[in-house]
Amino acid sequence: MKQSKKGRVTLQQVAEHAGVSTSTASLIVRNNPRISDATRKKVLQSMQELGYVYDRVAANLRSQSSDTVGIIITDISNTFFSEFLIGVHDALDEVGYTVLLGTTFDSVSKQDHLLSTMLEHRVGGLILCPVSESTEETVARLNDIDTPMVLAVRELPGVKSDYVGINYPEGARIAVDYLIEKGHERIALLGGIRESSTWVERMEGYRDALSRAGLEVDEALMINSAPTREGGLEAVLKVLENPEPPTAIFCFSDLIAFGVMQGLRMKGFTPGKDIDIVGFDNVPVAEIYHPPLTTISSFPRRTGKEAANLLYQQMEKIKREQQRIILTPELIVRESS
Amino acid sequence: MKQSKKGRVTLQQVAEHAGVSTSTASLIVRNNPRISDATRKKVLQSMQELGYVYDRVAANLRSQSSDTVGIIITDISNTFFSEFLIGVHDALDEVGYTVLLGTTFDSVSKQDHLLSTMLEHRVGGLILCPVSESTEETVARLNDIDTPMVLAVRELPGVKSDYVGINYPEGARIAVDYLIEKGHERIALLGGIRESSTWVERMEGYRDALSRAGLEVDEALMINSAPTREGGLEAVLKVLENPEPPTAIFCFSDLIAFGVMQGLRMKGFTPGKDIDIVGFDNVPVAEIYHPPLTTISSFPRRTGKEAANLLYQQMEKIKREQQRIILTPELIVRESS
DNA sequence: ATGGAACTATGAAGCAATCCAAAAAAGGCC
DNA sequence: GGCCTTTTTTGGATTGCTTCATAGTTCCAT
Repeated sequence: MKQSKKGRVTLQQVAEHAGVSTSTASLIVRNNPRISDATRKKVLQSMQELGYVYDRVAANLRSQSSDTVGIIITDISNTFFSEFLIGVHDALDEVGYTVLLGTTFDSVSKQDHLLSTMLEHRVGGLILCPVSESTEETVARLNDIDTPMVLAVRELPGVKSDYVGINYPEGARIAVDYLIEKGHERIALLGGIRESSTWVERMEGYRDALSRAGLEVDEALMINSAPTREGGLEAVLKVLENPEPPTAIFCFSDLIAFGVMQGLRMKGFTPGKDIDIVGFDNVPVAEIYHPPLTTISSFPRRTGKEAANLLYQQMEKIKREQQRIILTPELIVRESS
Repeated sequence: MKQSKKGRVTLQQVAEHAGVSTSTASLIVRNNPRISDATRKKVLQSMQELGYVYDRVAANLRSQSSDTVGIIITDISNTFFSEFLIGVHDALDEVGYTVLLGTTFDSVSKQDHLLSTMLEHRVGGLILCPVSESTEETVARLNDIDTPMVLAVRELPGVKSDYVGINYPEGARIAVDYLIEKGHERIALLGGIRESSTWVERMEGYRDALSRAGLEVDEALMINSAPTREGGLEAVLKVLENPEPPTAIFCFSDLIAFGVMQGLRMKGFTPGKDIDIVGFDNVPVAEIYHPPLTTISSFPRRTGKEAANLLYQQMEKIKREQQRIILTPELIVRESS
């Protein structure tokens, strides 16, 4: 698990070669202005000749600092997270930090392990997208960490830390409002697992939009399913058996929407013409699907950027209250509605 | 760009608290068996009480070793690379390495910068997916690096290093062979930029398959375009103007294939019924598209895993010749053909 | 010349661990 | 108990760089 390295050129060697002290050489690598141009040039020349490579590990040790930040996400293959990662990565890159990556695959033990590893690596800060099932121990542990940290995407009640998240209920409300404005009165909510908080939040927004418009919530139009394309297919077939079928469908996710559209076609309906469809997530395919999917975007990149900014403020000791940033999703209208 | 840390508990403090020497404590954190159970227990107890966190940075400095590996890719939002990353990550996680991530967005200067940063961080090894446009300087530099390294996905002529790549010509050949076997004689090759090596490689396989089957290559059936959905749309509209249109289409990429299918529908054809379509890449959407797309998969996860394995062998000083692993893509038949 | 700023440069200590060789403790046997 | 072997434990040096207080140079104005 370890890998040893052969002779690296050290700052001492450079200094010796250039005929100055190590301290001087050190000041030069760090671009300290109080070194004369003459010696600076001389030393830089020596570095070039010897092929010197700065050793951040040693530097960080001595200066008790760190220029890496850890970022722990649950799944890179999920488009949301890979986009989120890009957002974080970009923002931190810009200010000179390097990213240590970890993926939990939604396992508590892996998350625990990654937290340990990153702290052992002396990361200067930590961005954590917590796994869904979190214990009291986790909460306690996170509160114990005195490394700057921001929680993202999923909030952990009880954890005192900055947080960047998305207002899912509001997203659902926007989607349903849009369908109501288009004149629909029977709007289904399809897909998703009833027990998951993600579903509950969308459902809240859905109910809210309907009741504000004076429409009744028909439980028969809310059908749960696995959060997959197949799930969407099943759900739509079920809802179409209703004697009074919906005229528009708000789907739990884009994936569900794809299944729903497949089901509609099987039953001879044309999505976007006979029945309006709205998805949720704005996965990249939504745009290129047939038909292009109207959906709700939660701006994963922007979320990542905000998380990085909050972390940066903490790391640079910018004094402020604990912060919560809740981003509001936006509706993206395409041909499926 | 730096972040200083408050008092961390050190091994000295632990040792003092437990009434042993630092050396002993050090042996214990490293699970050295020649420590009596009594003292081990005592010291572990002290660590617990003081909340000791192992400092890998200091340890790596002293032992001249590293337990991080750097991985540089061109784009995380590209599904191929995010899957590739998962493959690498998983394999390295298993053997206890931590991943330092960098993204070049296909920029040479960013790649240069990332290489420097990672070497300065004393990574134990490096997996590099080089940017497309690479200079002689890059080649020279890579040959100078004496950190274990493996190149992946894109080969750099002149660089002496292990390599894991994909046999794209063979993938194209397999796709076209399949269409020929289905009885097609007029097979188009649509999409992609003529100048890119990725296109040329697919074209080689395409030509090869046709000529081996005794079929003539009709230049009018090879239409280039931007590697986007729009590009695919344009290309297919153009090829359909042909007095003798193709009966099957091999697309440069899945993205192109989506555009091609859209174009076919516009002209009243049903993809998979009237005209067979084969894509390339097997992006996750290919499976859930309408209709599901027959395509060529190049197993990004597996590629990542292989890269990680090669790197691991180098890092653990497993003596062997320089290695090249070329994976052969596979055909995945779905309803679009 | 000369005294005092204002620049530059440096020596030695220190960061938190590991390494190595050598000392101390424990066991075994006569 | 004494002697030898084996098992545990330990100083002190070391890793490559930064820190900090101090020393050495310039450079002007006196």
